[in-house]
Amino acid sequence: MKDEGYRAYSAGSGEEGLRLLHSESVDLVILDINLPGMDGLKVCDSIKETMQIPVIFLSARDQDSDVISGLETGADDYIRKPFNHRELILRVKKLLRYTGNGIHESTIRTGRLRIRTDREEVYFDKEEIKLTPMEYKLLEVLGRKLDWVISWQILLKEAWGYEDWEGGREIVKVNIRRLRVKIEPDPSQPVYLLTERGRGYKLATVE
Amino acid sequence: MKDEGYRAYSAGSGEEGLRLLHSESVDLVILDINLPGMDGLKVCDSIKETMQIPVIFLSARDQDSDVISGLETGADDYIRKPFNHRELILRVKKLLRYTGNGIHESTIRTGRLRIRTDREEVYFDKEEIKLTPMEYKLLEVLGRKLDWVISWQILLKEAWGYEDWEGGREIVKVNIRRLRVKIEPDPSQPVYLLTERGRGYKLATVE
DNA sequence: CTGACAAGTAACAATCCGGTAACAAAAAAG
DNA sequence: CTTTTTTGTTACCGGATTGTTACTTGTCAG
Repeated sequence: MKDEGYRAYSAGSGEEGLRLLHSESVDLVILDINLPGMDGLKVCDSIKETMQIPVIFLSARDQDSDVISGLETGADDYIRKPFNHRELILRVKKLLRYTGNGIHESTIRTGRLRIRTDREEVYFDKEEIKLTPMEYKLLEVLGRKLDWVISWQILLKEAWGYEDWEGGREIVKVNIRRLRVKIEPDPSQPVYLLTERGRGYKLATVE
Repeated sequence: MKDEGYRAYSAGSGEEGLRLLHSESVDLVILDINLPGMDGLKVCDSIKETMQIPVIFLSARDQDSDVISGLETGADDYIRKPFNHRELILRVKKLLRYTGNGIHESTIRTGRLRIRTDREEVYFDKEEIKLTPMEYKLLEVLGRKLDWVISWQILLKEAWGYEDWEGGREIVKVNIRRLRVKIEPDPSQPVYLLTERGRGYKLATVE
C-alpha cells in the first residue's frame, strides 16, 4: 500500500484496529476474518455502525457462505486468500473512488496545476504558488471533487465549516476571486476554476 | 435477478449486448469474458467509453492476470466462476448503491437526449447542452415521469415550488419554450417535449 | 366558417448572481 | 505594541436568468 502512495497502519487484533480508527483519520479498512479475540465480522459491524468507511475483507475462509456473511455485514468487498497484490490495489482504488475519498493520491493535478495534499502545497509547473490557509482549503475542497460543480453552500460548509452564514455567498465569491488571481494565468478568463452560473464552481480537468 | 425484482435482459454476443444497451435503459451490466465474436474486455471498454454504467465481469478465467486486466479496463467488480448466486446479488446491490442507480436512475434517456441527474447535466448525443437552473429543473421533473403528461399546475409546484401563482400558466409556457429552443432540433416541431393540448406537457420516449 | 381559447412566440423589464475593488477587522509575525 | 498578512465586509457594475406582457398562431366546437 505504501508503494502506491497511501498511508498504511496495521493492527494485530480487532480491538487495536478499532482504537487506531479513532486516533487516525482512516479512509479504508482491510480486514481479516480470523483474528485473535474479536472476530472480523464483529469488527466490521462495529465500524459500519459508527462511521461510513469502506471495508474490504481479505480472508482465507473461502467458502461461499463466508463471503456472503462478510458482504451482508456491510463489507464493501471480499477477496479470498491467496490474493494478488495488484488485484487488491485495484479494488482499493475503485472503492476509494466510489466513496469520494478517491483522490487520496496525495497529489491532485489538472493541466499545469498540482496540489500536494500531504504538504498542503500548490504548484504551477515547478513553481510553488503560496496560498493562504483559507485559499488552500478552498482549492483542496474543489480539487477533491475534480470536475464536479460545488455550490457556495457546500463550499462554505466544507471549507469554512459554517452551516449557514449571513454573508456566506460573499465570502465564497471573494475567496474564489483571490484563488483565481493566484492560480489562473488570466484571472478574468479562468481555465481551471470555472463558474457554473446559478450552480457553483468547479475545478476542471484541463488537457 | 428477476426473483430479486430487477428487470433483466440477456444477449448471446457482445454486439447484441451493446445493441440492447442503446435500446433499453440499463443500470448495470454483467459480462462474461469469453464471448462469441467481440471479447468481453472490448465490450467493457466500449461501454465505459460512452456511458457510466457499472460492469461486473463473471468469468471462468480465474487467473489473477485475467482479474487484473478486467478491473483495469474499468470493470467495477470481477467474480470468478463457479459463483454463488447470493454473492452475485449482494455485489450487484452494492454497486447499484454506490452509483446511486437503482432507486432513482441517475441518467434518464430518450432518443439522443440524456439527462444526468447526479450532475445536473444534459447531453444531446455527446454534446453537453447548457441549461439554466430553472430550465434544468423543469426538464428533470418531466424526465422523471417520462411519457406522462404533466399539467402546468403540477409543473409549477414541482419545479417552482409554488402552490398557485398569478401568472403560473405563462411562466410554464415560456420556460417550456426556452427548453425547446435548447433541446429540440426544431423547436417548432417538438419531438421530445410534446404538448397535450388541454392537459399539459410530456417528455416522450423516442425510438 | 368563425369565434373562443389554448399554446407559441417575441420583446421587455426586474431581479439575481457573479466579478471586482476598496476598505475594515482580525490574526499572525516581528 | 507595531507592522504585516490574512480574512471578512461592503458597495457597485454588468450581464445572465427569470418573470411579465402583449401579440400571433393553431385547434376545436358549434
